[in-house]
Amino acid sequence: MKYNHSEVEKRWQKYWSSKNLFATNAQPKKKFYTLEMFAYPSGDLHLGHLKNYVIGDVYARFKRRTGYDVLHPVGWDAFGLPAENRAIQLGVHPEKSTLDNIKISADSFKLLGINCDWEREIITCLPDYYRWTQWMFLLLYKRGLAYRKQAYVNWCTGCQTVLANEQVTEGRCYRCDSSIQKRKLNQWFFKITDYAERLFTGLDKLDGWKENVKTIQRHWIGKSEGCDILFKIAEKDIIFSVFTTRPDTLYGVTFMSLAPEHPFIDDLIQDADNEQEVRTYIEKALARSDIERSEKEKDGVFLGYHAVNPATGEKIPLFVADYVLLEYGSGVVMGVPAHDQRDFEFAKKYNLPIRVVIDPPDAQLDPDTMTQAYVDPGIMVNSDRFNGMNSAEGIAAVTQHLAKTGLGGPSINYRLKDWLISRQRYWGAPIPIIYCSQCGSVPVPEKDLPVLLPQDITDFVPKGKSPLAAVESYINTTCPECGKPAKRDPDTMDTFVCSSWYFLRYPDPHNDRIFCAREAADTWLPIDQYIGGTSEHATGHLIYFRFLTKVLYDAGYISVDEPTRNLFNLGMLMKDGEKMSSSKGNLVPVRDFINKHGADVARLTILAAAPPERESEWTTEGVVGAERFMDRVYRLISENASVAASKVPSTYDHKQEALMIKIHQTIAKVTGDLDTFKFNTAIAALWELLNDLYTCTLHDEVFGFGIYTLIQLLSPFAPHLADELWSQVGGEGSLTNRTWPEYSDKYLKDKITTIVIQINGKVRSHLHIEGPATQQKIEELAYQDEKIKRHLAGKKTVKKIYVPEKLLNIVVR
RNA sequence: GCGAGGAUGGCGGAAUUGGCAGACGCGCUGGAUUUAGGAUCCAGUUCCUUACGGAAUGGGGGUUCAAAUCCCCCUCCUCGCACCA
Repeated sequence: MKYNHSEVEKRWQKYWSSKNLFATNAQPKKKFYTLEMFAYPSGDLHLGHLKNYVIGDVYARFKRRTGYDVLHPVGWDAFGLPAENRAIQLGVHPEKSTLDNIKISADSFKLLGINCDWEREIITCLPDYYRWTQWMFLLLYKRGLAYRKQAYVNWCTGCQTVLANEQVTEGRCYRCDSSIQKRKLNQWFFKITDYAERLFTGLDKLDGWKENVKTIQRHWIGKSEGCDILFKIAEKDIIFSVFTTRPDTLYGVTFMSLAPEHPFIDDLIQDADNEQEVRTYIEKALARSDIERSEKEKDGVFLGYHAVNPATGEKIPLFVADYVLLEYGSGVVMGVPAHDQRDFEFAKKYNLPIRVVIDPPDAQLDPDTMTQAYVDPGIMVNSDRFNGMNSAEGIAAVTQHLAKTGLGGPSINYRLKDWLISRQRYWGAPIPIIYCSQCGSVPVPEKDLPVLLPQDITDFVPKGKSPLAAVESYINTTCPECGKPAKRDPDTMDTFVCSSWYFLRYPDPHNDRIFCAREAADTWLPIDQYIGGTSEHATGHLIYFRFLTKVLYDAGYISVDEPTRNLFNLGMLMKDGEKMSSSKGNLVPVRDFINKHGADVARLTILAAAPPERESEWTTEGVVGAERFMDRVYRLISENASVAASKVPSTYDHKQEALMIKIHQTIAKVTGDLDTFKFNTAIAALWELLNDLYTCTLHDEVFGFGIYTLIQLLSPFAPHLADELWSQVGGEGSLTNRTWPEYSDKYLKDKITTIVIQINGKVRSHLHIEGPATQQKIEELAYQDEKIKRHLAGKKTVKKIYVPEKLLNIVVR
């Protein structure tokens, strides 16, 4: 009898949905909220997209069967550039193409047998969802965490929109790889920097996150402890604050550099002799992309002014230099050529003095012969009263001295920047702000939410301005405060805003009074297990959703200040050595594959290939293995359906003891592996049990119990096959909500213990012992062993190491 | 440059606290069954060696009775950050 996967899988999927088996219990006794990272509706999905959800499905099914009331929802991150670009390509409205795609994508989920509570499905591009995204914006606005400012921002030349810092990698757009330019624009930001410290220290609590993800986040937040120092301009009444981590080098400062974007420059150069030269330099710097700027030789232009070194009273020249970043510290750098490599190069180029103020512990530096900066800590010299201190002491002492004299003091800086959320695109949640010539920026009142995206628009093509700006009926409105004509903000929000709070909607997805009722939030939060790829999200989504959670916690809407303690990282699914993607043409379409081989085969192939956290390769060899496993299980069980027995046999033939033990060991192994996401070794254990059942000739109750157990253990991995076999052996309904099998400790230990006999650490023989044995007894047996005798001939025993029930090592000379 | 992770048979990958390296699968070899098989079942399969035995977890050193596992140095691969003052 051949297993007919399409008939069986369709039948069970229909059964599951007709019985509503994956519905969430709204009053859980023992809640478990498990969630895979938000899905992007790309239409006909390929298996690379779905690895995430297969892993999550296995885990959710296991949790269901081990006594939890599981919340396992699904939804769609439906706004955003890819969806909009596709719509433009097809010449249809993005809402239509997105909703069509969601249908197709959801079908792929269902075809794979993924268990989700579809009642709680959310779609971010629909008004009943983005209304709350806008509400989040207003909440942040009210709390002073959303603000608009004129700033130099990342502009993607391809997408024709601005991007957040997190969306730029190596100076390029994370989506289209176009190079990024700086543009000075008036844009909305979320003040995530207010939370930098809490986002940083909060990582320590996340013990269920892998250390490497936390390290990436720490690095991204970039907490840096140092000192602010005030420098006065000699010729003008202007004071700069400068951040440094090395106040111990203060006496070595011989010049200062300002970022080209620095707002003070305009004032300084007005009517200066070299105004034109400076302006040209700044223009050139702004025109360069970030990478170009970072790769070119360090240069700058003297501004014609001097600063005063607060330590020495010395006048030092002031430059504008494009290696200085406006966004870090105060956009001004004190140049210490002797002890900073960049400053060294700069000083060499412009013949600025190099003053050694830190000597290595065991040597003296000579500024005339130095070929590079000495950047390590050392002993302070040429530093007046601080001479002789080491760097650590010096840093503290100088900082303290500056604080005492009012010239500076301790300071902490973060690399993290505020989150730029405006996008000059149509397909996003509109920013709920109205500009009135009388009242200024006015938030849309909550009662007027959602601000709906206009439907009567035909031209979505980005042109550097939001397409919404051209929609008169949308952009023109009245001021909520004074009632006079006013204009809406034409931009939409970054889709990362939608996905930074979606997990808060699932506990109460249909509520139209609040994003989530307090009671539902308290019932389900936090996420007990979050699952997803992390390399692409470690510095984006995974920081944003922590930020939003903390804001909502502070505002009193939820009781948790971290979204999840447990994050499981996934490795990507590859094919032919590359990431599965349509552009590479190496994908396995879900529908085609399932038609041919079935959902369970697809699942098993993914699961058995490698541990889920590791990158894994999809191969036809893997498919062959999965398929053979399915067929073998099906054949064995359908041919022996009548002997399956659910009870642990109380008496049985002595010959069957080994099988009895194997069955219990398999339950223990698979249960433990499911708990720790080691699905590949769990499947290996099922293979072992299957092989033992095949070679077992006596089809008694133990064998029957083995068959029963195999079906049970199979159910999270291959749920269709398991339910089908369950009904064949006379089981009722689906295994979905049945209690998970238990093992007994007394059957976990093998009857016969193998003891390794080593001589000088090399394995020379084995003893097979039944029952307990003393060291003395083992030694006795070992010395009688022929092989051991041979190796011991003419040698003297020096030492014996015995590890109970494992090994005896005889050291000889 | 800095940070993180990784390297185990022909291949994917297994190996609690250091204690039989190579579970399980793929492939391959042999056998059984079959009109036939790219189906199925059974057995074998790290390498060298006729055997005894020896070698082996990227390379080199060390600790230990014993190292894939711990320590030091090096090579290569993947990922993240990259003028952060």
